[in-house]
Amino acid sequence: MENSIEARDAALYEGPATARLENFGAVSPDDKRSLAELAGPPTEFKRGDIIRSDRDASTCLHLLLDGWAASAITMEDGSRQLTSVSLPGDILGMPTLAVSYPLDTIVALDSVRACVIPAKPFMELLMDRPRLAAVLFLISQEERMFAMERLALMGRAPARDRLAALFVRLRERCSQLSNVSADRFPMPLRQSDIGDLIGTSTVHTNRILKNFRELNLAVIKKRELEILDNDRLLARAGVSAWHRAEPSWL
Amino acid sequence: MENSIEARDAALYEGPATARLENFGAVSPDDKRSLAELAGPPTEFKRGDIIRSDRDASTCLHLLLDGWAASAITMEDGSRQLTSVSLPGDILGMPTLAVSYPLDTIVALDSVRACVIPAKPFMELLMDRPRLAAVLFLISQEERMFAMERLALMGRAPARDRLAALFVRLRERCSQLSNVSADRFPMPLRQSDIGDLIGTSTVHTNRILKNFRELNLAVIKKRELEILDNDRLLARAGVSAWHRAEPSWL
DNA sequence: CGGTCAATTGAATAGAGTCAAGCGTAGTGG
DNA sequence: CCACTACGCTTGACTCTATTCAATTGACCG
Repeated sequence: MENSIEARDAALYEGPATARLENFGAVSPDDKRSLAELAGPPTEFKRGDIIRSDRDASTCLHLLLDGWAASAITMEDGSRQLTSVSLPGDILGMPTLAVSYPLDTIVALDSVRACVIPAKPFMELLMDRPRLAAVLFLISQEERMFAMERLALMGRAPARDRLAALFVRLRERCSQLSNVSADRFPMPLRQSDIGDLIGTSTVHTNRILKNFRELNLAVIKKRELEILDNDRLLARAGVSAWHRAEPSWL
Repeated sequence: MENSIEARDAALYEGPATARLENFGAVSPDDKRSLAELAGPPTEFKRGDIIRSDRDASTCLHLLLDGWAASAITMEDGSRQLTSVSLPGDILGMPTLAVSYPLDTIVALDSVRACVIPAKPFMELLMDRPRLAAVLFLISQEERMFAMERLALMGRAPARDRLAALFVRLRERCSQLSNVSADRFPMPLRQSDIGDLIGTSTVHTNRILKNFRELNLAVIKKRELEILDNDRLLARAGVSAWHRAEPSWL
């Protein structure tokens, strides 16, 4: 037990779990520690494992320590839509706090390490620690803004533009958390996952990827995504580079 | 000036502006008053007016007192996607707090009354009043969950299912704020607006509406939407009735 | 060396978009 | 009271993006 608590704390203080919280401004070590004390021991998940099912009645959050996860909504016909991708440092399941039963299932897209954060103490912590609450509020708003952008693309842009936008945004997020080159990073998503994200069939995803390869825009090879021409991808997607607010009020 | 402040306060204490805040639990009159004191004088907007443009550099929020508004993202080709609809009591523009420039324009879908809430004092208020912060946090999560549902429908469901879902959700929201019959309520949206919401052309929206009329599912007439068969709409959309959390921690 | 999962390609089909024209109705002004 | 206008609704015909179904190839693993 001691062991896992130490491991957990180490992850929260040194690992990428911290970085995400600091996106909108410094967070006191005290705030980070109290969040760490809420978290349960790390659990391992394999690709495809369900981290939290949409049939789980009791609400709980997860802190993603390692690997990629996604929130998936399953339709009646069995197809699924991934509504967001989460990278290490993200807190999973916050939207579910607002509803009595989850609409989405949280799945591991990769080998994942995550720990549980129980909902009640989490909310109590927010009310205890205004600055941490403000930071998490802003992080939630950012994810909502991101969902709005995807919604707009889904409704108005053809599939290849949506894929271009996905690549651009993944590039931005990945470059924030690893010190590897921004233009080449691990890509655990299969073509079917990408299809579930951008709302197309696997077959069509494949054709777009082929097209991107031919146009020297981007290539996926050996579970790595290489961005060959970010500017042209931005132009194709019709989006701008993401600029986070630098709030004066924090 | 006295006059408008009184009008503003009245709206915040009696009107539907209060109701939305109380969705997840009681909010102290004190909390409501301090939010009221932040708000500027009410301003009138006509249908089509821009409440906050995506070119406005300075971030500010709005409190919607009357009428319907929407957040719209405009694409390069001039088409637009409405990412959310807001009803009286909603706070507009929160996601924009997280980015340095807005991605969306907030437009009036109807005759609208709204007042400005400056961003900095708003965030400071959140850090001052934990309970108000928690409530607004949950409201944001709910809107994000709602966006996720729409995203899933947009990616995986045909246009008629998306329209069915829109009608069902609008019905739920409208019945919360007026005491008129749940199955018949004002509908300021034009067919082009509905198309912008569900991501189809006006022409196709028209055909779906005709289909709904023939199947006795729902009818729009004289700026009113009448829901004829909510259960079949739910089934068609493949969604369940919305159940808000009843948090034990508030 | 089969077994499983992922990527790839072709052919037929359907959902939705675009273009273009016609219709209804409310409001305005003579 | 009628004519004119503006806006929104309705419908048809054609096109195209993306889907579905099906089959094949390739890669990795025990």
